[in-house]
Amino acid sequence: MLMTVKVQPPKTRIQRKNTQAILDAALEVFSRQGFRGATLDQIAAEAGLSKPNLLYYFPSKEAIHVSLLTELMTTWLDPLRDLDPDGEPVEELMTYVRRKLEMSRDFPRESRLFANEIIQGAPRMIGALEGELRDLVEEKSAVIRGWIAAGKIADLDPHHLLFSIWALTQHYADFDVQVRAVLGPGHDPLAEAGSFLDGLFTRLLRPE
Amino acid sequence: MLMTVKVQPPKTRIQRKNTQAILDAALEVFSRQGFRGATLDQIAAEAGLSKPNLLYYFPSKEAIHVSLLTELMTTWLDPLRDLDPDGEPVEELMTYVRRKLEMSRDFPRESRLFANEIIQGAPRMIGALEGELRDLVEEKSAVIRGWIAAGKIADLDPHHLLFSIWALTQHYADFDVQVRAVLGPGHDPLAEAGSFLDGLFTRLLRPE
DNA sequence: CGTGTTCTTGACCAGTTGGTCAAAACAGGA
DNA sequence: TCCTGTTTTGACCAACTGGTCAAGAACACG
Repeated sequence: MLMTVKVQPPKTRIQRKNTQAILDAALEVFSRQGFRGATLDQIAAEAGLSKPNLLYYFPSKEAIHVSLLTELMTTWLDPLRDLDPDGEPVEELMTYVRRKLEMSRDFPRESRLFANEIIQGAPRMIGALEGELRDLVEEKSAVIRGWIAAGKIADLDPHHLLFSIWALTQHYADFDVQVRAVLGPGHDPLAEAGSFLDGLFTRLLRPE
Repeated sequence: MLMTVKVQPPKTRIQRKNTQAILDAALEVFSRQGFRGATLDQIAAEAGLSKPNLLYYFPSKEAIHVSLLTELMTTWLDPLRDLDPDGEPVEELMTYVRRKLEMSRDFPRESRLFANEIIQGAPRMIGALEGELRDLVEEKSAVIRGWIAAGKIADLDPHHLLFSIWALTQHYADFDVQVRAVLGPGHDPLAEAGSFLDGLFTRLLRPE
């Protein structure tokens, strides 16, 4: 008896389109309202589907959320993964900063989804934080320590240097409303942040 | 006819105690769950009161939230208000950074409450952001620009310098879970942040 | 076309939510 | 002690919530 083995779920064209619409809508809603604050009705409306139809594609509200978070966790760390131990130290770190800021500009909803989850105590992510994330940070911290020892960059605690990069770049996505309220109209916050952070980190990383 | 004029609501001992318990419980719950995610039952339980009793002291869930936010807005900006135009520039800014970090250490719930509100689009705060906050920032930006012109500190855009201070200090309250997960046990994140940020801003502000 | 499969939905359900209300419990001064 | 104003609560409500289900609609493909 011959069968096509379904390694990945089959994914007809309709399935792909609808799961994508759902995830996109859910990202929009979860990133603003957090998990508890979001409702299936909002997500369904945003996706242009009926609520029972959502639950045809995903078994539960939580499944949608988890799906978003795991997808996010994978791509979110890419820029850090790409930090090249063999590259030119300052250039590598500046590239990392720039890419993180670009992500704040291009994927603010993802950034807010992440922020929401962390602020709420990371109930569904604490494992990934203490596992994947921690391991990656440990690995890259060692690289940075090497650069410091070699006198290539200033002497800065690698952990807190990374926290600084995260804080400074993600701030422009997560606190976008505040930033715009303070700057007033006629500003391009992300562009200004680009040159500001460029200068900041250039100065900061330069060994004395 | 003589009457004691009730400028402030009367506030018997019981009233003071209970409103305080409610606000404290609400801060705990709202700061973790956001407005929509929080429930009156959770707040009531946390405060040790019955739900109808909550609504004896506050007319609605929203009233509690607004009460917290306005109280917060007042005290949250104090450190910036205290930035003294006549003080020693670097010292003034370093003091500001230290005080902001102390607030992250001592009032993390307030910080998260604020973060939650902003991430959700600041529906109940946008006015204060575009008013009070914007005005204060404008005032202090002028002071900072003066310091730069006088060659007392490095040439940094005042707006984005303030954003940086906010981002770097509040990160340790809002992303506390992540910071601890990455650092692992045996660390005192806020203490480390203290000396790290001290070094960072010392180096950053020094005019070249 | 016909037919088996995939997709969609209206009706429904039990639990939760913010909020009301009248009546009871409690203070504290005269 | 009684009496009046304050505080507390159990019972209740309508709207909303996540989720189910059976039946119908749309699809793919021989």
